[in-house]
Order: sequence, then structure tokens, then C-alpha cells
Amino acid sequence: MAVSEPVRVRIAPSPTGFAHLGTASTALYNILFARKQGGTFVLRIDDTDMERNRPEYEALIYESLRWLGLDWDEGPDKGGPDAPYRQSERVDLYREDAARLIKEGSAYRCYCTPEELEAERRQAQADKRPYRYSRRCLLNPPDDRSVFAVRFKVPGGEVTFTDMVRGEMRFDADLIGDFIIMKSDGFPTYQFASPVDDARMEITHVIRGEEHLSNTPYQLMLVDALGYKRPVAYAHMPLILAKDGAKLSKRKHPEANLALFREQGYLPEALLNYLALLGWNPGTEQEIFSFDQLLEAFSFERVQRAGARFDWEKLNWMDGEYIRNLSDDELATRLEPFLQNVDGETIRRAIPPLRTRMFKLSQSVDYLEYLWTDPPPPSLDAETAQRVRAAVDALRPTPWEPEPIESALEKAVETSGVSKGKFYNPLRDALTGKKVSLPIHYAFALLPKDKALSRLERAA
RNA sequence: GGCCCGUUCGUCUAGUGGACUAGGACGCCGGCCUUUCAAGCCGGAGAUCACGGGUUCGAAUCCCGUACGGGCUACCA
Repeated sequence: MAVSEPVRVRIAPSPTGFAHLGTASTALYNILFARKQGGTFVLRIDDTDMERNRPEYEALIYESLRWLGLDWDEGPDKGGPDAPYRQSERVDLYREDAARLIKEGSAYRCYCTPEELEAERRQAQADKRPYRYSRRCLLNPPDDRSVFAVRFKVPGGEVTFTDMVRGEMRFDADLIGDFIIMKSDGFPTYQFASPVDDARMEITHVIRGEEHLSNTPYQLMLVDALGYKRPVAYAHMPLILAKDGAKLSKRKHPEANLALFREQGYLPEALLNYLALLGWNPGTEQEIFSFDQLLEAFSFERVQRAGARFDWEKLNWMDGEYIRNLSDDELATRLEPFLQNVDGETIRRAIPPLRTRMFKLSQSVDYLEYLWTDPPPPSLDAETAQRVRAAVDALRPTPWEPEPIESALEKAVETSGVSKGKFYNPLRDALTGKKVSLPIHYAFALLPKDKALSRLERAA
């Protein structure tokens, strides 16, 4: 590649539901490649399915991608030299190209009904031969029908292309039947709109999920028939699989929903890091990568060819690593949306004991909930109640900071003659209503003194 | 059914003919620390490299076949 044209890549998500994890993954790889090559990253919205696509889903895609910091250079909301970037707004273009194909004899109108096609398909199956459209509307068009779709007349032969992760690919197009490029509702199919846009937008590298590998020959034949320039190369990335090994489905697998990660307080940079390692590895033992380091290390040669299962445990670990490495200020800022009931100063003071105890931000709520929710007073036996009163006495004259509280409590433990565990657990219960909490002296210090002591008194 | 892609510890993976008694990470188990829970530190178990044939002095690595998984084969994308 000596004198090469500027790199242009794209993602083309379809707004037919919540933003998908796979979209984030594909976007990441696209951005990595684009930034590395000094190229352009385009966001195109693939909304040609009039039945299923909805504008609010489009907004969800923007939000999730922005949250991850995967920003695009051109897109429906940003404009650009190839606007519009929403396929529903480009139908004239597809119609124009389809008309040209028909005129040149590379495509034809098909008047078959879904029922008729289904019958053909069933017949082929009964005869145990691979199904391909019969071409009856090409060979013998009906003259009494007006509703039609446009079908591409597949030229056959061999289609080859370069895949940056799988090498040279070769497909026998004689096995491919004539397929629909314009639906009877006047909208293009994905198989048509995608290569037309890629060509018109001068996309140089098509980086997408492996599910599209088999689609590539369909699209290349179209590009050729239209006389457009083919992309320089493709890269078909391994699919993200669910824990059970099945393809991640929106219905069955909550982790397919990008918004979920934000809601639960995963850090976007950690998710990105995890995603990068699902299907790719640097060839070194490094696991934690900043975006810039990813940029430096990434290459398609090191992309895995088999699908990779999504593993919550490893993500949790990685997110914990990122949380532990955040500065106090940064962590406080990120915690704020999750702790709307807690003032900034208290959040700041909670950070030292909190940070090693979370692998996602939302867990801070479990630890700090007692600050704004009064727990039910525990019922204590006489002996325990006695010790709780001793704790109150020890605490009353103590300055309300973790250190003094700790030493006051230590002293009380000593005079009580019981173990720390036995002494502290009832206090924890009375104070927080939970079995698990921050270390007891922090738990006390974060709550106003009078409130803390009254919870103990109430219990004893 | 046809075509395509794939298959190394439970999971993500290293490995491109001899350095492999197959390495790392997550998880798991044990120990230390410890007021709970984490974090941290130390140690451990865990993969006859899907299976069967070849090629080779030698194969996880090359070839063929089989099995299994996934994708495409839609007027979904």
C-alpha cells in the first residue's frame, strides 16, 4: 500500500431495539483502525426496516456510544460530505441505482408473493436440492400484477476478497440465487443499501461482525454490477457469545444491552478495555490498556477467529481495577449520579473505605444506604445491649472522625472482654441494619454523630 | 439440506514443526492480614491442545476426514 487513499470506516447500526454490546465492540475496532490510520469514522443509521425501527432507539445508540467515548466524525447528527447519513433519507439513491441495474439488465422486477416464494422453497426442500429463486419473473413475467420487488440477477462465478483477519476469501457465487434488493414497500434491503452506501461514502475498510462474512459476496457482486469501487479490504470480527455459547440475543441476554452497563456503574473505559480483549490480544501479558495504549497495540493480525464468550466475572475484575486506580476526585464525580441522597462532602469522606469494596459504582448504594435509610432496630439480648451501651458511652466524648472513633472503640472492646467480632457486629447491625458494611469506624464517622448514637441507644 | 467460519484449562487467551514437564489472566481452592465485606500478599488445583488418520527423526502447530459449535442461505439487519 504505497500511495493509498484516506481511510474511511463506518458502523451502520440498526435502531430496532436498545443499543447492542456488539455495536460497541464493532465501533471500538473501527475507531481504533481509523485513528491509527488517521482516517475518518462514519456513523450511518441503517433504518430501512420500516416495521421495526424507531427514532428513540436511534437516540439510545448515540447515548451509549458517546458514553463510551466512541465519537464519530460524520453522522446523522453531525452531517458531513456524504449526508444524509440515515438510510431512510437516502431512498432516492437506492431507487436510482436499482433503476439503473434494471435498465442494464442486471436486475428485474419480481412479482412473486411471499406465499409463492415459500412454496418454491418448500418444493426445493422436498426435492432435497439447494434452494435458489426460480427466476420465473425474469423468464416469464406476469402481466396482471403491479406489486413488485426488485431482484438482482446474480451473475455467478467466483467472488474473492481480502479479509484482514481471515486472509483471502473465496466464494462460489453460482450457489447464490437472485436476491431481493428493493422491497415492495420501496425500501432497499440491507444487502443492497449497505454496499451502495459504502461505495458512495467511499468506505475503504469494512469492519463488522462475522455474521456478515457470508453476505460479502452478495454485496461485492452488486458493487461490481454498479461499477462502483470495491472497498480495499474487509475485517470480519469474531462474534460476542453469551455465557451459554449462543449468540448474544437481546431477548435472552441482558448483557447485550449497552445501557445496562452504564446503569450498573461500570466505567466506560473498563468496558472498552474488556471488549478489546474479547476477540483480540496484544501478544503480551498486558491486560489493562488505556485507549491510547490500545491504539498503539491493536492490529487485525492478532484478532481471534472464533467467537468469544462474554464473562461477567472478568469484566467485574477489570472494572474493579479501574475503580481502584481512579483519583479521589474522579471517583467522587463518577459516584455522584448513584448517590443523589448523599452530599458531596460525605461522598468524599466515604471514598477511602469504599473504593476497594466495589467492582461497579452502583455497589456504593449498598454500602451507604444506611446514611439515608433508618434500619429497623435489632432486638438484642441483655448482655449485648449492655455492650452497645458501653459503646455509646465510649463514643459520646469522641471527636467524630474515623481514627478517634476506632481507638475509642478498641478501648471499649478491651474492657468488655469479648472479641472484636462479637463486640462490633451488633453495632454494625444497629447502625446499618446490614451484615456487611464499611469498617465500623468509617460507618460511624460518615453518619452525623447524634444520629449514629441514637440508633445505638434505640437498639439498646 | 447447501455454502462459509471456527474448535488449547470452567472462561478470555499465549503458542505459526524441536526452547511445551502447554505459559498468562479471570474465576476456583488453601494460607496470611482482618471487626464484617473487600482489597493486598503468598501458595495450589485445573487443558491426554475436539476426535481419527496421515506427513515428519519430531505436530497443539502442516494435510485429509469426522464430530461439534456458530454464521449465511428472508421483501431482518
